[in-house]
Amino acid sequence: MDNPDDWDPLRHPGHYFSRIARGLTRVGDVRLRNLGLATAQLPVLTALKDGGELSQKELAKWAKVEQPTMAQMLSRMERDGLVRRVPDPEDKRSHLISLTDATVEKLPAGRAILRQGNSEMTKGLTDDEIKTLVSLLRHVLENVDSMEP
Amino acid sequence: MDNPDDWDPLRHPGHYFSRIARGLTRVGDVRLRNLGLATAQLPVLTALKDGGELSQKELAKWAKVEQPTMAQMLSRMERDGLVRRVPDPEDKRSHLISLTDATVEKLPAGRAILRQGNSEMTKGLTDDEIKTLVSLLRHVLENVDSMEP
DNA sequence: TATACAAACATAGGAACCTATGCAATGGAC
DNA sequence: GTCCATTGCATAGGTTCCTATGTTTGTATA
Repeated sequence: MDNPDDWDPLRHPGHYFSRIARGLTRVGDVRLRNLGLATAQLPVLTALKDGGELSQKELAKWAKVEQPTMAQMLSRMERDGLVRRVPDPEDKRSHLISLTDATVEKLPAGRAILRQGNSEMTKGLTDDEIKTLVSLLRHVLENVDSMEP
Repeated sequence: MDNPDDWDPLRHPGHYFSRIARGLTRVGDVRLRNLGLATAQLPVLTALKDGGELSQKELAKWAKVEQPTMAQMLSRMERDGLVRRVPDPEDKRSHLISLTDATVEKLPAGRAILRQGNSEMTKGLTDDEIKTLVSLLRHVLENVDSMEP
């Protein structure tokens, strides 16, 4: 009930997740900065990479962030010329978001940076270990998503 | 070189880490809120739980965050009565930070919440799988920490 | 049709992270 | 002892996340 190990961060997977995520974001953001991109924008780029037009709501759902978070990010991306927002002809409350041509041109370079980071992150792990890791991560994510506050 | 899977978030462990970390933070913060604690404060609580007094610099290093991040968090924690800062008699630039009695009294309840979250997070995994996961996470963290921007 | 509910977005406010930079105390070189 | 680089913090500015709440448009119901 009061095991001292409870407070040992090394026994808390949560601590690892937080530190790995922060580290990846920090390194990724620096590497993407020259391109004018950021790691938090990757889900948006992914969703729109083939010329698609999605609403803010759809993008928030895809990226698994709350609506105000996506609203702010799209504002910044629009300010920086990364995306375009045109009124949705079928719903005056909504806008359709798409990538600008300049952004599409940046995608290949972004791809290379991502691939590089991905391989550095799993350096020293066998293909089987990586598969195991992804499978365990998937399981944990499912548990986390089903956790009630 | 331009494999479309490069943009598939399901193939990017980084995406899992980010989503798991965010999910754990969100749920953990809600559950700790009644106690007046937050997940980001856990490393500080851990470091000082036995009555220790550490400097801001030492706490930042322990929590693996930058110095300004720790400065801000300690300000909030002091504002909320969680920690105390007394001048370091041996270095007038520095203060020694310690937990208040009120905070120490909250620790057992915090422990219970942590243990509960930890078990929910790994629900459905065997002890061996959890051990494997932690070992892989440790490996990835090491890689991430050694990544150059 | 009028009213009420729901949906899409905007805005406010705050926490936690970062980099860049400034300031004051310290401590070593001379 | 004086000078100067280093160290410990503080502050500024910005991004990404959250919750809570308001506004406008769309939809369905009485």
